[in-house]
Amino acid sequence: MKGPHPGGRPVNEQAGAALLEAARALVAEHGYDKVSMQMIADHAGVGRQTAYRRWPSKADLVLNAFLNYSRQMNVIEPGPVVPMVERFLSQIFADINAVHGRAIRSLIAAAQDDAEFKESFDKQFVKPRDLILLRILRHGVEQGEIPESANLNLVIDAIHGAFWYRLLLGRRLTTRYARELAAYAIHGVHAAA
Amino acid sequence: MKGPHPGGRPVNEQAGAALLEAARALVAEHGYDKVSMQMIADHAGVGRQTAYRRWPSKADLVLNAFLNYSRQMNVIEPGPVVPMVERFLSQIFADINAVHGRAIRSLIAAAQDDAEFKESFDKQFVKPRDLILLRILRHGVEQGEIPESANLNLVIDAIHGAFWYRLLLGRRLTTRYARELAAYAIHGVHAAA
Amino acid sequence: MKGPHPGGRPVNEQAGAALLEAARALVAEHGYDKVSMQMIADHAGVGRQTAYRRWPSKADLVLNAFLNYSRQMNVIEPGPVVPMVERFLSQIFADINAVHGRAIRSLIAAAQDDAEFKESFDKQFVKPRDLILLRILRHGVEQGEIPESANLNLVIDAIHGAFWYRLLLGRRLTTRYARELAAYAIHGVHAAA
Amino acid sequence: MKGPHPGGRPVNEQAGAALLEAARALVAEHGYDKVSMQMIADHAGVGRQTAYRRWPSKADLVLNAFLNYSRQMNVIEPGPVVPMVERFLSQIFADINAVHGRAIRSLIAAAQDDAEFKESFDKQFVKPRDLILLRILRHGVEQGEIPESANLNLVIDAIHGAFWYRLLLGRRLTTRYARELAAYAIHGVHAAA
DNA sequence: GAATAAGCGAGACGGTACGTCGGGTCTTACG
DNA sequence: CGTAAGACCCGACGTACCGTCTCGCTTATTC
Repeated sequence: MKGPHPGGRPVNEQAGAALLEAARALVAEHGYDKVSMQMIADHAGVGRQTAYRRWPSKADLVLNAFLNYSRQMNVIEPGPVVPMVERFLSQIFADINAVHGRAIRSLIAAAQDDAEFKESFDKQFVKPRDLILLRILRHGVEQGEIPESANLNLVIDAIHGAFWYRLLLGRRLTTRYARELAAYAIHGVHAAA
Repeated sequence: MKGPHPGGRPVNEQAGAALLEAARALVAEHGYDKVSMQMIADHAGVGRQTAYRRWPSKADLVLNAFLNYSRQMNVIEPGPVVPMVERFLSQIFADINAVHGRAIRSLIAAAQDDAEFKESFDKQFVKPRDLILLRILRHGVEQGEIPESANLNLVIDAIHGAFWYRLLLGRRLTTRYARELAAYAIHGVHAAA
Repeated sequence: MKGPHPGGRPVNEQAGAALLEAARALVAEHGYDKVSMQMIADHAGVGRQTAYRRWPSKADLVLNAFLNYSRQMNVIEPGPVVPMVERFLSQIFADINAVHGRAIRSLIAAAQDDAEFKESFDKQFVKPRDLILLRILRHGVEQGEIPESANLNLVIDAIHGAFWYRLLLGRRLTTRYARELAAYAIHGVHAAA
Repeated sequence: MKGPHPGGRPVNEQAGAALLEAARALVAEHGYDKVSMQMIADHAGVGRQTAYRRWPSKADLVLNAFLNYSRQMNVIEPGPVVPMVERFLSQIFADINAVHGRAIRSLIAAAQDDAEFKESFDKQFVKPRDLILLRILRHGVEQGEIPESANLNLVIDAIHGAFWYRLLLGRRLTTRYARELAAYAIHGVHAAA
């Protein structure tokens, strides 16, 4: 991107990676506010300032720790829209159940008392996922499965909202729930339960 | 119920009440972690130790401030189910927009790092509202507007989830959104946007 | 002194005595500011308020604890003045070495940051002992051992001052020191060492 | 002596110095336990934690404030011994009356509940002054004003003791008292009052 | 023998200081 | 000029003690 630095010591790329990994692991294990910057830096074998040089605050560091980690979402294969949504949700649920549930909840929490971080979080975490869902739904419109007149934002809110609701309340997120939610969101209450 | 205290100056109930009210008001205005125990105690006209005598930590005080604060919702007049849901949501949105938005968000946040509080919050705040919605939906089933086979929990998750999603992301919760969400949740994507 | 109370429960004399004894024992063992009123009251099996009903502050209680304890000083038998002073000092030193050294030091210390208490201490502890010494010295004047022109206050300051000086610095207060100091104070540097 | 620190921002020596000076000045003015760490830190223009980084507690800070503060006394001109003692005392009294009376009293007090501090105080404050007095007295012995057989430690105790006694009791320390005490200590009760 | 009055144990109360901790900034020596 | 180390300012945390207050109970005197 940026031309190489004119002089001086080059940035240690590994330090940033180590910080992200340390942040991810620690927050996943202990929760956001039981983890301090000192802990993260120590765990990464790095100075604390090195973290602040890369991210403006603890919240941003931790957010990016999870963005980087889960950035590579598998592309959803085109097809009928309900299975696409279902596969999208299943991927997320699998990730949540395996490792990131605790951390994502902590991040949502952290965003509630930090406007600046909320903006980052919205932009880097929420919006991209909304967008993936939007693309899937538009595909459904093109396929004629969803009427042109439908308010897709409502559908997105319902899907992601139901997901967050259960996540934040500590309720289970199963493959079956992914299937049922997808069917309901697209086909309404008439979909088989 | 419980026998009176064995001796000593009796607890000043007003002090506890003043602390709860102060905590509620301050957290509602500024958010959980912008509020300190000192602020709460000062605002309640009470010593800081008096707060710690009643609750072991700031988190416990603030949580109780909202648990004991159960806003009795107006009964929803029976009728067609979509307007009932719409009225239910409008009531909530009005409250959120007027005063409690900030506080509810802070509480949801606080619950993410405190299992005990999460349980109380779920039981005293979330579940009762789920139940109101469930009654409305069951009314719809009885009226024949919603098929018997429908998975009502999904509908509840979608409605409350969409609400939380927008609340937590700081998006607007308008009367219009209440109408659209109600229509979509019951009649699906075919409902006029 | 005062006529008996017109009505109401009489003061429990034992409670006061128990408080004094508890204060004395605890301060002698742990030092003034490691001991709290709660500790003293508990140790005396008495309510804290019962202590404050009798003495206006912790410092006053502790002071009286030692006054009462050491009030009964043996009368010094008349005779040549130097042995009288020596016996006076020996009595004090014996008491100091046996139990009260720590406490007296703590009281002198406490008086330095509490003007009101300093006054009590001066009046109830220092002045009476100055007075005993003064009587001894006057006896010496009457016997012709001390010239009429002598400034007895200087002698008192020197004797009690030397005692305090060594006490506060943790230096030993021996029978021999009592003898030497008495001789020096009355007969000056020519007294045999 | 000690190798420089291995890395990191160096300690700001001025902050430590400012803390010591602030502690000295405030304790001198208000007395030990009327002064809080917050007051000292504010007065020094420094964070409270910076004080705790250097000394483990308030007591240690205050004590060091005075230990490092060694008022170099003017040399006493040789001559007859009584005027020398008188001048020595006058110097001390002037200093006490001008500024340090309160602080010295607080320090003597503080030493009574802190063995470690007492030792430092003895070594750095008490002993040096005893030594000055000892030199004066030895000069008197050489001049034949004081007999060889005299126990000079007794004289020192009497002089410094009388001084402390009056200081701790809040009694006046005048030039006249210095003269009288010097005369009495050297020439005994026969000295003109 | 009630009514009155005060002492008493218990413990809540307002206040103030303590010593600790974490966030985010800064300043050094080294690479 | 990036980095590790770590000092720095700020401000909240939860604890301890002081001296005061307020309750129910007990123990006397007075009517």
